[in-house]
Amino acid sequence: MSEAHTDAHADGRSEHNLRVLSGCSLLSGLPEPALREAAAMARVRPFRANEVLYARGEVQSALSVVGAGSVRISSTSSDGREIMLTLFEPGAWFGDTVFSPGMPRVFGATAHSDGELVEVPGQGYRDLLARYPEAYPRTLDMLSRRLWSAISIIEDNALRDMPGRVGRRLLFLAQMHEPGETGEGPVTFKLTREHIANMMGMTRQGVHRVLKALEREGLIAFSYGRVTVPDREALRRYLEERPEK
Amino acid sequence: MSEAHTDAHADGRSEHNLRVLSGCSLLSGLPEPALREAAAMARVRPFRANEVLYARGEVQSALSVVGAGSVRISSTSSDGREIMLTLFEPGAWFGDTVFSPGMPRVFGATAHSDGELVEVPGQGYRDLLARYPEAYPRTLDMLSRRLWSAISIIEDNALRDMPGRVGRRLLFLAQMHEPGETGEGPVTFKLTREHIANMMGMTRQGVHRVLKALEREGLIAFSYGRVTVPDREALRRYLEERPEK
DNA sequence: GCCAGACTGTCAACGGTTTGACACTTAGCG
DNA sequence: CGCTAAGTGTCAAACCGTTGACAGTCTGGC
Repeated sequence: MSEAHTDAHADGRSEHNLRVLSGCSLLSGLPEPALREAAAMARVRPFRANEVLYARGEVQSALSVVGAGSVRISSTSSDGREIMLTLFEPGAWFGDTVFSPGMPRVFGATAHSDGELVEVPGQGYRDLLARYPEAYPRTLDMLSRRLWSAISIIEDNALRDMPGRVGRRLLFLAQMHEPGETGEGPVTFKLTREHIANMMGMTRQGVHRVLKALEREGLIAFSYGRVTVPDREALRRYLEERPEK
Repeated sequence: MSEAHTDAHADGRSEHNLRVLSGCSLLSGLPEPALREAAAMARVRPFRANEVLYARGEVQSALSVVGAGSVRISSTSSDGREIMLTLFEPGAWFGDTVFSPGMPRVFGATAHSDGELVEVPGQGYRDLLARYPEAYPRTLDMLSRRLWSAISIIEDNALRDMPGRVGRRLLFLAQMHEPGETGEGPVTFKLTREHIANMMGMTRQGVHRVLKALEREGLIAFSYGRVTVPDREALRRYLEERPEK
């Protein structure tokens, strides 16, 4: 049923791609027919947890949309430490270089769980945009918002202490997790202390102490390999009130 | 000669705008006639050092290009501390919200010296792009590169110690300073220890110690209100060799 | 249902950064 | 030309996060 390598199933595959692609905020500015074209040229790439999807330095470009599972975007330092930048869930898009053709990939992508990518070839995507220029404004908007997010993390690093930074980053991930939702309801991340440590530039032990402190305030809960934000709004309010470093 | 408020001088003013705008990497993708249109609708806004150009929260949008002088982009924390994000020199562009119309400004802009801005109205700029869609790819490329820069700063924060972060940030500013150049020759920034401290989330005293250490290695020089990188390549090489935290 | 490996909690010692305080230097303005 | 405000160098004490080490816990796969 899911093994679609024969032409007979091409339509079903394309239908599946279309579903995934239209759930992606970057592409939802494209009109129906353009989305269909994108779906037709897209390829599904299933992955297993911890599989390396892209390595820094590759030159070939593609726009990747997470169809299922989650993906870590990371960068490996010269001494081998993997530093995690963010975690992408279904509907998120990545592929730094689709907009800067020829540039080698700056970040790596690793499967955080089993799942699949739907990938639109870079050149194909760029051609599509050129033929449907009405999609450009939304594309610029999305890129611009992502830039704003990144800068806001830099800001946090500069003016918040560790609990503040960790809290804000969790909040940020929660926001990406369900961008459409109003922000109600608990969110759980499958992140180990070490993942968080690598994301924040801290140590496993440091993260433990910080999480413990936030737990004491009733703002988060955590267990083996998991961190939960029960009430995003409460966490947001708490962090608002302690911006000092 | 420079007082151009009469219609007789409108051409000269437009000519001046054109010169500034065509020196801006974001706009250089636009064809000649489009640039002329942009120049015609642009307004010159002279500023004095420390004047507030834009405050966080304003909704009106414009694309600002630095024509002369320099501009600090910053964000003020709720307890009043101004945290500096970056420093823009002539040719640089900013105005977070041109690509996300209706969104209030996320960052503030303050004059770092005397100078002037050339400002293209947001709606006018967006209309122009729509009429010259061939400029979109370069626009996306520029935004994408700026996003990459921001992420690379986040990366530095996570895996470098204070000397590493400060060095890298200076290098980054130097790169923006003369993006066209090969990177040869010394660069001097008019930044106080306190500016740098606010940029890095450190204290004035901490910055002093770090600068002193870098100076001992012969990588930078500094005096009253100034920091100089005599040899960017040497600094880059040095930082490459000590990525550890 | 069990076991290996991944993940975790905790501790003391260490080190780098901030805090707070004070005297000194510089640039720029009248 | 001098005065003032802004910027600077320096120090000790307190603080906070890291380092390094070890024992305990959880989980997924056979």
